[in-house]
Amino acid sequence: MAESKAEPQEQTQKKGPKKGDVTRAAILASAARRFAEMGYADCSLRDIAGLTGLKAGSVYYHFPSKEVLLDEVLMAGIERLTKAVTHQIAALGDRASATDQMRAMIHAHVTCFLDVRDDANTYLRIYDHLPPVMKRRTRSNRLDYAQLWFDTFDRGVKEGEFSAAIDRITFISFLLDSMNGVIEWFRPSRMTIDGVCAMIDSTVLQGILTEEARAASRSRRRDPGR
Amino acid sequence: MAESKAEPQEQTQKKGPKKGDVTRAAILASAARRFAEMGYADCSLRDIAGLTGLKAGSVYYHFPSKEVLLDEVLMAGIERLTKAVTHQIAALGDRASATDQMRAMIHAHVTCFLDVRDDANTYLRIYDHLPPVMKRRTRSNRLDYAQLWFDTFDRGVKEGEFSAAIDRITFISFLLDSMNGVIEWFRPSRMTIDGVCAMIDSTVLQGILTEEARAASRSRRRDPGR
DNA sequence: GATAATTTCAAACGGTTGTTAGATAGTTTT
DNA sequence: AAAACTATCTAACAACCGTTTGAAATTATC
Repeated sequence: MAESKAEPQEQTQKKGPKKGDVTRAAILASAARRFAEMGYADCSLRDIAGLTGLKAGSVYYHFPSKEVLLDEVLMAGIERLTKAVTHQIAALGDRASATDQMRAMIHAHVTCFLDVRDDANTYLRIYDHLPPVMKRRTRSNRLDYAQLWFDTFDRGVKEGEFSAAIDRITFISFLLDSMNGVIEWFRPSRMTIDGVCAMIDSTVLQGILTEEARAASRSRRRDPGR
Repeated sequence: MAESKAEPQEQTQKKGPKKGDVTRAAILASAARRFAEMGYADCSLRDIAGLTGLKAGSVYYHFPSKEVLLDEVLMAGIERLTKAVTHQIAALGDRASATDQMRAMIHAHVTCFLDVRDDANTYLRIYDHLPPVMKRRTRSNRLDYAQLWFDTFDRGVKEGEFSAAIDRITFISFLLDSMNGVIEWFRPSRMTIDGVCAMIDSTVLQGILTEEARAASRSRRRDPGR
């Protein structure tokens, strides 16, 4: 209504419908926000539609059901997360130690989460509270993401940086869930994103280091620049 | 129906109604279970009543609303948790180090949580996903509980066991939320409660130790028995 | 500017929700 | 056995839910 549907702009290709997709995206954004704010069950399609400037029925022109709406939001969230973390891994390069790599991954995960939490990161905020049926469709993406963490952890153990005494499944489950939980208690007025990352680094990460790795980390701190 | 309403038994005192309270407690138990399993919004009063062997309307003889039902369940959960942890603190005595105390608290919290999770520990499982209005009534109990953790943490810092570089609010928020999250990913088939506690100990707790405390902990491990 | 396609709306549907009211059964007290 | 109280049931209420339908409005195409 008060929306400016501006420039005709570039059209991707072919004959596909071009301009209703803006609305589609807007609905998705509204849904993501409401899902994150109140949970899947607690928000109505009328509310999501209203937030987009539409009436409830109109949503069904773009999406066949509320459940599909959730699916797309979930997918977008996990994909964004995966992309952020893999990008961070790639940026570090192969030379990086497992410790540095995991530190970077933690930073990427938490930042990606808190940075845009009004937006599309509903994924893990509500994931655990969904009926099992709805989890199934994103399950493989979720496992793929977890695999990134297992890989780094395993490498750290193999290279003697991480303690082999720690059960990998327990630890990674704990770490991932803990980071997802940040969104519940993070208060911008009382802390910074970097502060939270630093805290997780210096607790969880320090905790899994072997004595040797810790000593090395200590001396490196004393003598920076490799 | 198939219920055995046995012995008249002892009656507490005075004239108060004596036997309908059994039903009341049963409803509470059913509610706690369903709330934990499916969340507050996703389970109906008809379902809770049915699980108790009643029809929906009958619940209103014992409770004025679904919201009050939630309140009582929440209260029971946080009280049980508080009791478990304070009991553990008292059992250790004043002589215990802050590190040992916090280790015991972690153990108490996680155990209390996982031990009876079919039962009354809905509290933190669903707490964060409730509309703010419903959180308000248990807020003070929640803060009281958190205070226990702040106290131990502060003492650890003062006595030089915990690193002063760690922000107390960030850390305690993280720790509590992480422990609550355990209930989401804990799989009895793949891990034990003690295993989870040990993992949290050896990661998070080790992570906040000062170098000196860590060295002391190391030598004690080498030479147990004080 | 007429035609066709795309997008939105208003209205309703059947189902479920929390809740209420009144009748009914069960138990205790007299 | 009558009366009073406790506890449950049946049946309905209004509100809201996700969803469907068919007609309008908008936009693009010719």
